[in-house]
Amino acid sequence: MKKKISKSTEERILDAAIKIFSKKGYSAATTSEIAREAKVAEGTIFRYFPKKKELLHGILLKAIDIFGKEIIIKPLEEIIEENKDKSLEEILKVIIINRVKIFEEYFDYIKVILCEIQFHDDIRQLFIDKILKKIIETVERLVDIAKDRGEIKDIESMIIIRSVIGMVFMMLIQRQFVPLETSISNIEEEIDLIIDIFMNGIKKKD
Amino acid sequence: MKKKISKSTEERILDAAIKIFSKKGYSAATTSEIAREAKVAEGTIFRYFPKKKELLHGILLKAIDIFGKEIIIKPLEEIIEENKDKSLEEILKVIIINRVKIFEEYFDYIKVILCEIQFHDDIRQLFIDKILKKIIETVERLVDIAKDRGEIKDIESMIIIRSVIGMVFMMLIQRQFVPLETSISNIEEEIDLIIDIFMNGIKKKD
Amino acid sequence: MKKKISKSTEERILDAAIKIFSKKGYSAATTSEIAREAKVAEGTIFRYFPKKKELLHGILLKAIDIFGKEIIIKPLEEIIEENKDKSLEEILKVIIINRVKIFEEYFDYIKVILCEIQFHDDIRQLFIDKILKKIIETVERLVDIAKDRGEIKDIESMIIIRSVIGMVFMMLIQRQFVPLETSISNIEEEIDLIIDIFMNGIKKKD
Amino acid sequence: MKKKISKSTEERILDAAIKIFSKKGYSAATTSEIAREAKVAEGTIFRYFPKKKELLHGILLKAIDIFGKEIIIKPLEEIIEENKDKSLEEILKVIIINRVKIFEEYFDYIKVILCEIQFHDDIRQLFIDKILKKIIETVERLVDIAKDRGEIKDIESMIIIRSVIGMVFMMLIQRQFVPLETSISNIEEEIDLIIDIFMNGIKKKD
DNA sequence: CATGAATGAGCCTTCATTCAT
DNA sequence: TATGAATGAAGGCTCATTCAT
Repeated sequence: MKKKISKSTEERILDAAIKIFSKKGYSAATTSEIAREAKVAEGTIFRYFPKKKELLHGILLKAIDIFGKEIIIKPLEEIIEENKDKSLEEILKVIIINRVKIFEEYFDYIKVILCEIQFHDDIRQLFIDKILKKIIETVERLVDIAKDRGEIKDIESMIIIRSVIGMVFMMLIQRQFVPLETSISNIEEEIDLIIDIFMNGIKKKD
Repeated sequence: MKKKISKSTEERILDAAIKIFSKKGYSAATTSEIAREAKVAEGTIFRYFPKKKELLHGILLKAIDIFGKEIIIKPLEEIIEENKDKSLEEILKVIIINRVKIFEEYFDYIKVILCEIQFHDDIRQLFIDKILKKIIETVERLVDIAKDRGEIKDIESMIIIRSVIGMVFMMLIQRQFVPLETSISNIEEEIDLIIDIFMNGIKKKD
Repeated sequence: MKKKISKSTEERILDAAIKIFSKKGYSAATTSEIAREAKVAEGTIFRYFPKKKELLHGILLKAIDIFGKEIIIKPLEEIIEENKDKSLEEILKVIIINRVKIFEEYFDYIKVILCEIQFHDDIRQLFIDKILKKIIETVERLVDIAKDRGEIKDIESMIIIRSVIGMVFMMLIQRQFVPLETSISNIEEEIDLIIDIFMNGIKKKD
Repeated sequence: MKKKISKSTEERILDAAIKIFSKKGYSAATTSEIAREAKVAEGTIFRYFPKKKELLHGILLKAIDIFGKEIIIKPLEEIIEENKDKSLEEILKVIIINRVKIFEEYFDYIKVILCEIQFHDDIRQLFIDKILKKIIETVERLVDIAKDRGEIKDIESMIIIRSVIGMVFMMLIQRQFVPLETSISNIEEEIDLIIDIFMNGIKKKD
C-alpha cells in the first residue's frame, strides 16, 4: 500500500529540471526558471545541486534508476519467463509494447540524455555503462534464447539488436515529432508490421 | 581542374559555427569561440549573421542545399537508372553506401540539426519541409518502383522507409558514439547484413 | 525626529543614474559607471531595472512624484491661502522663490528629462500628461484668481503663464550654464526685477 | 548670381548628421545611419570628419556661421537702421518675427546644440563665445538705443534681454513640442501679446 | 577620392553562484 | 533549512574607426 507522500524538495527540483531541460536544452535552461517551476527559491536548488551540471547528473541517475532497475532487468526476465511457450513474434510484441509505453512516459529524460551525451563526456560514459550496456546485455540474452530455440538465423547479435531498436526508435521519433498521416491507426498495428518486417523481411516469397 | 579558391569569410564563419555547435551545442557555443575558430574578429560574424540564431539558420540552409539539391534528388534517380537491371538488394546497397558516406561527411550538420529542431520551432519546420519531406518523397518513389516490380510485399510505404532508415541510422549512431567491438570488420559487411535482415527477416526458414 | 535610514539599493541606483545621466546624457552614460557610482555590482542594476531605459522611466516617475505631489499641488494652494491679503507681486515672489529652490535642487532631473523627451515618445507623453499639464493647470488657477481680483489684464492665460515661466526659466538657465557677471548679486533681487518687468512692463511712463 | 551647385559631399554629410542627431541625439546616432542618410559610404564620413565628435563641431561651426554672420549682426543693424522712426514695439516685433523664422528654420541645429553643450565643454565654450555672446552684445546695443531714446526703464540690460528671450523661447518651445490649443490663431498675434506684456506689464492700470 | 569589409573595444544584459538573514 | 538579494564573469551585439582596394 504505497502512500503518496508529497514530493520532497529534491524531487520537485529534479522534476522541474527535466521539464525545463527537455523544453529548452540544458544550456539554454536557467536555474531561475527551474526554481520557478519547482516552486522553490533559486538558492534552494544549490543546496541540493551545488552546480547546475549536477542537475544533469541527477537526471541521469534517476534515469539509470528507472530504466535500469525497474524496467529493464526485472520485467524483461519476467516477460520471457511468463511467455516461454509463446512464439518469438508474440514475445517481441509484448516487449516492444511495454518498452514503447516506458519510452513515451519518460520521453523527456530520453530527449535530454540523448542530446547531452554529445557534449558531456562524463554523462556519456555513465549512460553507456549504466544504461546502454545493460539494455544490450539484456536484449542479447533474449536474442540468445531465440537462437538457442533455433528460431532465428545466426547473425551477429549486435546487428540484430540494433536493427530492431532502430526500427522501433524511428517509429517513436516519428510519432513524437512528425505526426505524418498514416493509414495505420494505432500503434499496436504499427508494431505488428515492424515485427513482421523484422522477422520475415520485406521480400515477397514466391 | 577546379582551383580551390580561398573560402569566403561567410563560409569560414559557417564552417566554424558548425564545428563549435556540434562540439558544444548551440546554446553553449559562444560567438567568440566561433570567431576564433574562423579566424575573424567577433564583430565580423555579426556582419554576416546579425543574430547568433542566424548561424543556425545558415547551417540549416546549407544542409538543405547539400542534402536537397546535391544528394537526394539527382543521385538517387541516377542510381536507380544506372542499376535498372540489378536486384533490389544490390540497388539498396549502392544507395545505402552512398548515403552513409554523405551522412558521415556531414555528421556535424546532422547532429546539430537533430538536436536543435527540438528547441526551435522555425528550424524544425524548415527541416521537416525542406529535408525530411524530400527524403521521404524520394525514398517513397524507390519503394513504389520495387512494389511495381512485384518484388516486395504490400506494406505501408512509410513503415518500410522508416524501418530501413532506422536500421541504418542506428548503425551509424553506434559507429559514431559507441564503437563497441563487433566481429564485423567493415561497414560494407554490416550493410549487407542489414539489407539481408530487412529483405529476408531474421526468421530461419525450414 | 526623522531617522535617516540608509538608502535602499533601488534608491542608490536611481540617484546614481540621475547623476550620471545629467553629466553624460542618457545614451552616453553606461550602466557600469552607474553601478560604480551606486556602489553596487552591475548586475544588481538589472534586478531593479531590467532594461537601461527603465532607469529613465524610474527617474521620470520619481520626478512626477516630487514635482507633482509634493511641490506643485499642495504648497501652491497653501501659499495662496496663506498670502490672501498680500499683493499679487508679493505672492508671485513667494511662489517663484519656492519654485526656484526646487528647480535648483532637482536641476539634474530637469536637465535629463528635458533632453530626453526629445528622443523618447513614451517619456515625452508621460512628462506632458503627468508634469506639464499639472503645472499649467495649477498656474492657471493662480492666474484666474488674479483675474478675478481684477488685478491683471484680460490676456489669454496660457500666454501669461508661458511668459512668466520663460522669464524665470531663462534666469535659471543662465545661472546654471553661463554665470555671466551681473551687477545683481543675489537671486532675490533678480526675481524682484523679473516680477517688476512682468507686472509693469519695461516702458517708462511719463 | 548664386549658382545652385549640387551639394558637396561634406555638406551632404553634415546635413545628414544634423538630421540624425536631432532625431536621436548625438550619442545614440550612429555614423552608419548618417552615412546612409547622406548616401555615402561609411568610410567617406571619416575622410571629412576623422572622429565622430568632429561632426558635432562641424555642426556648431555651421551654426556659428548661420547665426553669427548671416543673421545676427548684419540684419539686426539693418532692421534698426531701417526702422529708426518706428516705435520700440514695432521694431521689436519686426525683430522677433524675423528671429522666430530663423529659429524654426534651424530648429534642428538649436536642439542639438542646446542638448550637447551640457555634455561637451569644448562645444559649450564655443557656443558661448561665438553665438551667445554675439547675440547678447547685439541685443544689448538694441536695448541701449532704446534706453538712450529714453523709452525704457533703467533696468540691468541682461535682465531685460533674458526676459524677452525667455518669453519668446517658451512660445517657440510650446509650439514645437506641445501644440496646446490656444484661442490665438497665428503667431503674429502671439508675438503682439508677448510684446505687450513685455512693454507694459500685466497689471491693470487704474 | 570613395568604398565597404574587417576590426575589437566596450556596451547592455544574463545567469550560475554565494551568503547573510 | 530555505530564502532571495547581491554578485561579477562572461555572453551577444554594436559601432566608431581603419585600410586595402
